[in-house]
Amino acid sequence: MKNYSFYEQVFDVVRAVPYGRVTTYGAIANYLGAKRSSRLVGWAMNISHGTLPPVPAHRVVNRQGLLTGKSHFAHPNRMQELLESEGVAVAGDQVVGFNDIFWDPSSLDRP
DNA sequence: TGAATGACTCGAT
DNA sequence: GATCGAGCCATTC
Repeated sequence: MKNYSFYEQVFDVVRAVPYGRVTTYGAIANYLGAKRSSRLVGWAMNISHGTLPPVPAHRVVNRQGLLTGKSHFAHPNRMQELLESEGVAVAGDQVVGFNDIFWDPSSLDRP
């Protein structure tokens, strides 16, 4: 059983993202010790739809702050709606002040 | 078992 | 400074 597979770790990190903050795939992968595995993080989000508790994938953006995964939401605009609902300004498909609201999982106390 | 996939990142031109 | 291509890793069929 691999219930706590690499994906579970990604979900846990994404769910740890504070309200009104965003993180990047690379930051999560780096926190897990595989900065090169940024693609795995994206794939983890792909299966996170039926995962509980829900994973705030809308808080995960690419290194440029672009909502690359918005197309995978129920509705492409849903990701922006959720971000704006949390006070995160989004211009076009990019997070405004991304560098300011960027949250690094390394900030957490690692066991 | 081997090959394929992917919501990214980095380096080079 | 911007654009293009290749690489990387873990999971799944």
